[in-house]
Amino acid sequence: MTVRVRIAPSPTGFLHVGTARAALYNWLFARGRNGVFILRSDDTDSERNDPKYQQDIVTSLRWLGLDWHEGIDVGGPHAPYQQSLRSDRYREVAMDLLERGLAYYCFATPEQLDEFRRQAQAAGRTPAYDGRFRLESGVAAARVAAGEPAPIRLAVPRPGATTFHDAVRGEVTFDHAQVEDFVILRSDGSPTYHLASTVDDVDFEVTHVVRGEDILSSTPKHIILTEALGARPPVYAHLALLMGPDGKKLSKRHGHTALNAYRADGVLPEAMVNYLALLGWSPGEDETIVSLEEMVARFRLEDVTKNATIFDNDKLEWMNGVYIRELAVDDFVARATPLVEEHLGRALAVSEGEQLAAIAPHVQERAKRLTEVAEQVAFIFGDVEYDAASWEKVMTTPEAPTAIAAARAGLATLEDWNTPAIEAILRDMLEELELSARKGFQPLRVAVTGSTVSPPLFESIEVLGRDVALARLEAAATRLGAG
RNA sequence: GACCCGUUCGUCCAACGGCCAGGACACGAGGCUCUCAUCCUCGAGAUCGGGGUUCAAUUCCCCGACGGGUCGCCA
Repeated sequence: MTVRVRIAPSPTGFLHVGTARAALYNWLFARGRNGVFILRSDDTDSERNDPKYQQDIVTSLRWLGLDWHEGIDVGGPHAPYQQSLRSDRYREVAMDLLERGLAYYCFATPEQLDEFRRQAQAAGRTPAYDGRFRLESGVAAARVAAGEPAPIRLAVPRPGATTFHDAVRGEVTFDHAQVEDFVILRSDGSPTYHLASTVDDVDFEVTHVVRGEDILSSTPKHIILTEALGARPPVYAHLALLMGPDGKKLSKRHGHTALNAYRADGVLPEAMVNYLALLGWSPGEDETIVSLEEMVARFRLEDVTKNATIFDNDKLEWMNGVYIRELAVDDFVARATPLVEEHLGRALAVSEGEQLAAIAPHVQERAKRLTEVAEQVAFIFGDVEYDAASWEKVMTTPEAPTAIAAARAGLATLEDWNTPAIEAILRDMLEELELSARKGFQPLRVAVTGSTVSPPLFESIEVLGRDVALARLEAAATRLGAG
């Protein structure tokens, strides 16, 4: 049987990294088994849905490099893949369940329900509504006929229990005393998540449901419903949730939760995928940098960790740096250019593009995020901005004025303006002045780049060009003289 | 409170009854070096507690503690 998996986010917010990870695991699982990956939109909450979120889900998933065989934007044999467009189907199922006596109109008042839950809680029981206020079907039918609105609840078999084998957790059992007679159709006729999601999984022939652990306790509901529909339940796999550094559920206060925020921060999709994959799963050996092909080949649900995992930004950054360094230089330039232009607030001229390409290899090995590139090369494309601390640290030394003056004089005589020549003449200068590289070069670095931290000095000087480089040395000399 | 899930270095993963419990990030020290990075070497750092089972438990079982999740006409 063909493996069919799905990811079914609700468009009520930007794609969460946890959802992205679940999507990745589903994708890897399908890929490795020649299966089908489906993107569905569980948009049954008309209050909170927003088209912009649905768009973000699609673009974020594609940015990660994931693709799907069937889904909201690509169609497929079971289209539409959007729950808001399938209301009739859910209503039909609800009515069928009603007719077969497996579900019922509920006329319990909110007060009754509250009171029941309060008492259950007080008595040390789980406050799961057990259907005790259910009306005799004739009575209920009459009230409905009279136009009284009421939700439909599923009649959970009592007593009873549901046991299933979770692919990551093993056998899990829930006594039905813990499972309420849940609402499947709201009194306004709209389906709840439980109904819509289960019906879709059945209709779309989903074989494996890989989702967050937050839905583990709802799984018996879905199994009972599935069986009521006369279908065989899929294999379930519940992924542990992502936590913040403090061990609490990952949320905004820990940093970013939206995948698009990482993208905006200059994180490479390759790095994000690698990091997310290893956050709760391991290919077996002590490998850290793993290719997509390798992941596909090795991924198994049984190897997914059962513990909640903490999202570690430091490790993500480190890994991102590794991937940045692995990029071919022209690819690196292509990816960094938009961010540089954004930082500058303007497009780069052709000659500037060449300058960027020339310095690129040197900033490539210094960047952990693509956004850092813009900061590191800014000195090339605008006026120098002296970093106050840097100036204070190296320009107030006695050797600063001499070094700058000597460098100016030396560089001015240079025939060939290239890194080896620049380095040679500056090192000669060092020898003549009897200065250490540190003492002699740091003032030049600040003069030329504005900071004590920069790409390599000689390359920076070359890329800047003779005129600009000399002008900057002169400007620094003037400023020193004035001070 | 009830139920469910979980518990190996600070963090993420290995070890799925048997070599000094391994790797990565972070951290510390050193080396390379024109700064910062990269890179290299070294170091510190963990099996939650208690009972069992076994010749042998990180690994299997039970109890406890702790952490997480769920208890809606949200998903």
